[in-house]
Amino acid sequence: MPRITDARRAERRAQILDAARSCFQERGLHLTTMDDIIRASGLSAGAVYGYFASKEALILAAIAGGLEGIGALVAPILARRPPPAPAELAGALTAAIDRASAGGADIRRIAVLGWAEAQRDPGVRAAMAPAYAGFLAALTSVAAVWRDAGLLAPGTAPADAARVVLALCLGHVAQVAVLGEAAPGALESGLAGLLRPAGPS
Amino acid sequence: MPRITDARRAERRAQILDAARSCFQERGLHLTTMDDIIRASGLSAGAVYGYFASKEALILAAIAGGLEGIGALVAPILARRPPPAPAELAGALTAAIDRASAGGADIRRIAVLGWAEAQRDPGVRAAMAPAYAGFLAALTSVAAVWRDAGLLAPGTAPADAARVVLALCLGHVAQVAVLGEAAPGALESGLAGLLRPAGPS
Amino acid sequence: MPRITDARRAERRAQILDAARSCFQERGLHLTTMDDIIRASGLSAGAVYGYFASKEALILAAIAGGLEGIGALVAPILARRPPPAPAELAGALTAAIDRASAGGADIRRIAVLGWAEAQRDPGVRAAMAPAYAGFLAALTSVAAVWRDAGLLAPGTAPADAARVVLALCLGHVAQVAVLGEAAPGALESGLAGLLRPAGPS
Amino acid sequence: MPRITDARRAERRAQILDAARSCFQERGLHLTTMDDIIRASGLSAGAVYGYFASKEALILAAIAGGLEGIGALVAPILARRPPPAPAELAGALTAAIDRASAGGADIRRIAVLGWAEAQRDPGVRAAMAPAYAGFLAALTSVAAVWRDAGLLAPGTAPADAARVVLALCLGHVAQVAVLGEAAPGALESGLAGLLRPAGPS
DNA sequence: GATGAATGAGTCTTCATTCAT
DNA sequence: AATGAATGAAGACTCATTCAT
Repeated sequence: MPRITDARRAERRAQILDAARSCFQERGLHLTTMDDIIRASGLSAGAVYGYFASKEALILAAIAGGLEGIGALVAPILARRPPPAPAELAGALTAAIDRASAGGADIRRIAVLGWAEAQRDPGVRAAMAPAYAGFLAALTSVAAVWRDAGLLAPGTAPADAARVVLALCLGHVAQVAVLGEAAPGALESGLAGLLRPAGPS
Repeated sequence: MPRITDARRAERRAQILDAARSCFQERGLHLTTMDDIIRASGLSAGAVYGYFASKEALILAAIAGGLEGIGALVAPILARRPPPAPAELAGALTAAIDRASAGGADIRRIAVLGWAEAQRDPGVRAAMAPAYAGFLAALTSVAAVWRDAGLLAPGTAPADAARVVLALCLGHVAQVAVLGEAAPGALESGLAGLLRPAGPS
Repeated sequence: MPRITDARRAERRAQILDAARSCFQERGLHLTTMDDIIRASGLSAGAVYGYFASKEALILAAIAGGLEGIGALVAPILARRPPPAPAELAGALTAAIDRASAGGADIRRIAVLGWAEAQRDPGVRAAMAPAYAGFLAALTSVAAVWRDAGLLAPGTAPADAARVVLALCLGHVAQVAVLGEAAPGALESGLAGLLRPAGPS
Repeated sequence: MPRITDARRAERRAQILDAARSCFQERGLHLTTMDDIIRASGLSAGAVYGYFASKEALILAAIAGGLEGIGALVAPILARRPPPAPAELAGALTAAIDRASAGGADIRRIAVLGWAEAQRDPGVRAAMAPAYAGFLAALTSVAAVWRDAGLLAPGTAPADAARVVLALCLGHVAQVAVLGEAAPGALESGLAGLLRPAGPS
C-alpha cells in the first residue's frame, strides 16, 4: 500500500529522468554530477535515490528512454505499406529524428552518449543492442519489399540494404554532433540523386 | 637548450599519447584517470605533465591524432581520379577505417568518444569540425565528378551526395560501437544493390 | 486513553527490541541502520519511532535488556546459601551466561558491544555501571561467606575476591568474542586446579 | 626509488596510526570519521589514503598495533623462569597492561573495541585470534611449570589454567571499560586470597 | 629535467529522523 | 495511530594537478 499513488510515483520518476536527460545532454554522462541532477529535479538527494539506485541506473534509464522515444517515432514510418522508397524512407526517418530532438532533451545527443558508453559498458551495450537490432530487422523487412518492387537488386541481401539505411540514420546523428544542425532534406536529396542518376523520370 | 633531443621528446610524447588513447578507448574519456594514463605510459606524473598541460590537452591531442590517422587513411582513396563509383568508394572508405582499427588503439572508438565530447566541449568541436568539413569538401569534389560522369542526378547538389557518403562512414562506425564488428562489405553490397536495382549489368 | 492496549504496546516494544538486538549482534551498534531494525521488526519507520525516540534510545534499551537478562540469570546462583565454592560458582556463572546466549540473541555479544560503547558514551556507562556494581556487591557478599568458611584468606578483602570472579566471567565473554565458543567447564576446571593444587581430596 | 626515505615513510605511517588510535579510543571505531583522523594526523585526505587504503585498513592496523603493543609488554613477563606464581603473574600482567595504557592511547580501550569488532568482522577476528592464541599458548607453558611445581593440581590441564589467567586479564580490561580504573593490585590480592585460604604461610 | 608524495575540493551515496496523508 | 516518502547533512574516498627534493 504505497502512501503515494502509482501515478504520482511514475510522475516523480519521469521528473527525475527528465532532469537527468537534460543534464546528460548538456554536460555529458560522466561530467554531470548527481548533484546537478538532484538540483535540476527539484528533489532531495534521498528522494532521487529512492527512485534510482545509482547514477549508473539513471544513465541506463536515460539511454533506454531515448531509445524508446526513437523507437516510437520510427515505428510508424517503418510500418507503412507499401514502404516509402529508399531515399524517401531515409528522409522521413532523419526528419522524424530531428523533429523529436527539437524539445528540451535532444534525443540525438543522448544517442551519441549512449554509443560512447556502449563501447565500454557491457550493461549499456546489452540495453541498446536489441533496440538497434530490432530497428535493423524492421528495415530488413522493408528492404525485402523493395527487392520485390524492383528497388533493390535481386542479388542483394535485404539485410545489407537495411545496414545502409541504418548507417545513414546514425551517420546523420553523428554529423549533427560534430558539424551542427544539418540542412533538412540534404540526405534525402543526395541519396535520391545517387539512386536515380538520370534524374526523376 | 633542451637537455634531451627533440627526437627523444617526440618519442616520449607519442608514448604518452599512445597510453592515453589506449586508456580512453577502454575506459572512456572521463572515466580514465590521469593515473591510468601515467601508469600505462610508464612515466611519472611530472613527466606526463611536462608534455601535456592537462588532461583536457591529452583528450584533445588523442582526438586530433585519431582524426589525423583517419585523414591519412582516407586521403589517398579520395584523391583517386577517376574516383571509385559511390558504392565502391563507401566500401573502400569503411574498409580502410576498419583496417586502421585493428591494432592496439581502435580509431573508431576514439572517434565515437570525440563525437560525444564535441557535443558539450566547444574546444573539441572546434578541433574536430574542420577535419570533418575537409572530408566533406573532398567528398563534394568527388560527387561533382560523379555528376559529370552520370552517376549523380544533374539536379542534385554534390554537397548533398557527399553528406550521404559521410553519413554512411560515420554510421558504420556508430553501428560497430553498438552492435559490434560488422560483416565487411555489407554496406558496399547494400548500397550497390540500392543504386543499381536492376543488378550489375 | 490509548487506542491500543498496554499489553499490545508492550508486545510491540518487545518485538522492536528483539529486532534491534538481533541486528546489533550481527552488525554492531553503529553499523546497523535504523532501516535494518525497521525491516527486521516488520513495522514501519513511524511505528518504531513511536516506541523509541531515537537509535540511541534503542541502543540503551538493548543494552539494558541484556543486562537485565544476565541479572535474572545469575541472581539465583548468587543467592544460593551456602554459596558454591569459588570454582563452582565461576563455573555455574559462565555456564549460565553461555546457556542464555544459545537462543537468537547472543547476550554475550550485546555485552561486549555495551563495554565498547560504555567507553565513549557516559549515558551507556551510567546505565551499565550500576548493574555491574550490583553484581560485584552480590559477589562481595558471597566472598564474605567464603572467608568465614575458610575459602578465602582472612586478610583478603572480600571485594577483591569478588573482582576476581567478575573478571573471570567478563573475561570468559571476551574470550568467546575473539576465540569463539570455549569448551564448557574449562574455566571451572582450571580455577579448581589452581585453588586446590594438591588435587581434589 | 621512493622520493622520501623509508624511515620518513614509516614515521608518517606511525603519525597517521597514532591519530587514528587516539580518535578510535575517544569516539569508537565507527563513529570516528576519516575526517577526524585526517584532521588529527595533520595531513591531507589524499596523504592518509596514500598510507592506508581504507578506514577498514586503518581499523585493522590500529587493532594489530594494539595487539603488538600488549604482546611486547607481556612477553617478558611470560618468559620469566621460574614463572611467577599464579596470583603474582596475574598481578604483573594486569599491572603491565594498566601501565601501558597510561599514555595517549589507552591500549585497553582499543582492545575492547577490537573484541566488539571481531564479533562481526571475520577479518578483524582473523587478525586478533592468533595473538590471543599465542598468549594462551605461552600461559599454558607457564601452567605446565606450575603443575610441576605443585602450584596446579596434577589432574588439571595446563590449558585450562591458562584460560583462567587469560580470562582474568581480559576481564580486568572489561571491568575498566564499564566501571572505570580499578584499584591496582585488587585482582592479585583477591586471587592470592582465594589460592591460599589459610593465608601466607 | 624527473620524481612521486601531497593537496583538498569534489564525488557518489547513506541514513536518522520527520510529517503529510 | 500508522505509514513510508522525503529530507539534507554527513560520510568515505578519488583525482587532477603541483612542487620540494
